Amino acid sequence: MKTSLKDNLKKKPRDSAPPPLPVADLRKTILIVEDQAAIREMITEVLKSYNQFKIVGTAAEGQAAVELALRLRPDVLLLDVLMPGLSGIEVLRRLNKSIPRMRVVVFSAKQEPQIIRGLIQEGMHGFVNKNSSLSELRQALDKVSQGENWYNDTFSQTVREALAKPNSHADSMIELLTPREREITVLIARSHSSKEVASQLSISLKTSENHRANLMRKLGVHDVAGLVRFAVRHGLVDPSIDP
Amino acid sequence: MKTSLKDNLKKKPRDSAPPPLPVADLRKTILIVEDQAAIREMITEVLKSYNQFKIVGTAAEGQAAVELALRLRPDVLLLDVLMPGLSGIEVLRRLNKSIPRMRVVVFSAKQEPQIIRGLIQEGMHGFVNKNSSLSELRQALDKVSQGENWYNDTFSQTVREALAKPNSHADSMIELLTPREREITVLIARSHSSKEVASQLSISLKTSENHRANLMRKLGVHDVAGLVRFAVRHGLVDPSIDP
DNA sequence: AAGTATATGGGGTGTTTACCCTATTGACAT
DNA sequence: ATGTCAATAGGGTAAACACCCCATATACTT
Repeated sequence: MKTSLKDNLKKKPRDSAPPPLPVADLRKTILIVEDQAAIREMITEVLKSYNQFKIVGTAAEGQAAVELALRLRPDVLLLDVLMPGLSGIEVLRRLNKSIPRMRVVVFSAKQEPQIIRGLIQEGMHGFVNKNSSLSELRQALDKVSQGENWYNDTFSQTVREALAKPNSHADSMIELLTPREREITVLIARSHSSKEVASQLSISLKTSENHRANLMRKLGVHDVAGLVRFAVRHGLVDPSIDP
Repeated sequence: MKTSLKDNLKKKPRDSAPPPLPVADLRKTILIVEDQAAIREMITEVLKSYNQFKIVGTAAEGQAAVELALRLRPDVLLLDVLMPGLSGIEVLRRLNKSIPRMRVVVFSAKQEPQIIRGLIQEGMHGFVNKNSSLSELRQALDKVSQGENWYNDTFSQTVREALAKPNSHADSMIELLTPREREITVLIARSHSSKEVASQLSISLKTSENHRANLMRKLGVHDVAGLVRFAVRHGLVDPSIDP
């Protein structure tokens, strides 16, 4: 966690006329979460240039994102989905609407229907694909920060498809899991054995095995392969990031 | 120091004081190749703010990149690796030596030794991981455009490793597998046990197990979870279609 | 106060995996 | 003809997994 929250109240002369008085900064605050440093810094630069948000923090990874969000309570959360550690969707689950005022814009390279569905459920207000124009990102941040929702066209299409499907009851399964079980699901899908899970979470091997059995029963899967596919499908793990 | 470019980004009547004379633009020309539109536009914005390069073009995909490079003959090529269609390395292969003056900086999310090796062979002069700081990108562009080479630390490490290894298995790991092994990879990733694979392929359990062990050793994975992630990553199985 | 959900533990059992070893056959190449 | 590789098949072992049973403590709900 860098000290990226320096207040630049100094503000350049903007419109050259009014002398900058020590007036309250009325801009919305924003927390930027993106794992790739270069991309994160570019987002930061670009948003600075927009001069519409006060960037109160950046995070490179899910756990830090949760902590920063709880501490800084930003007006807007700009969130990547695929990250090492906690995924974007897990971040939202942890925050579980504990900051009702906070508006969430997801900025993602992928848009799988099931992930979208989960994101909506966890309180996402806007979605911008990394493949869409930068102006769309700006517009989304704009609208969402003002209380509207914003989804791009292909996304709406995806949403319609996702919501049209008569809840193939595989989609809702993830909600059957407790937070602990989701946590363990992620670890298993990242190749951790029951023993490793136990030691990482400081619980006994038997508890780890019990959680494992319970979550697999809830999800209706009977082996690791099925569990990994489920986890990928729901954005809990990113197969392109090998742990 | 790191925020020295903030004033440049947005609207600019250029330096406000000196009237812009029709003087030759001596800046190096650069062609930006990156598939994700938002990222591409952010790179463009940031490079504009550096005011060090004249951005002569952008491309979202390999084929267009080749054509633009041949037509515009830029001084510098900033190239993404992972793209739909032609990959970055394929772009360099097509261009091979036809623009000897052109300097190449690769900007990539991954740095697999095998890919690195190919890129060096095809005439890359600098490499910046998307995980490294934005200042590194700037520095790399700086150095490389001036005729030097530039690689970040972890990259040099990777390069040493890549070049240390005797040739042969250069291409993506999936090509290490025999057809039979790929077939079995798919079955395992679809939750079939060794026994099921054996009966489905009409081979003995032991042969099935042997294939399994061999392909896992070739791929460098040590459990089913890793294998499934690999299979998903390479499109061998679709996690959204549960078998 | 009683019920439910969650997280934490344990015992036991049969199956499967991961990895070590050897060996035979056919195909294709130098 | 002599290799190397792919595919086949087997022996053995320790660990991990999948699944069944059970108990306790805490917290939240009704």
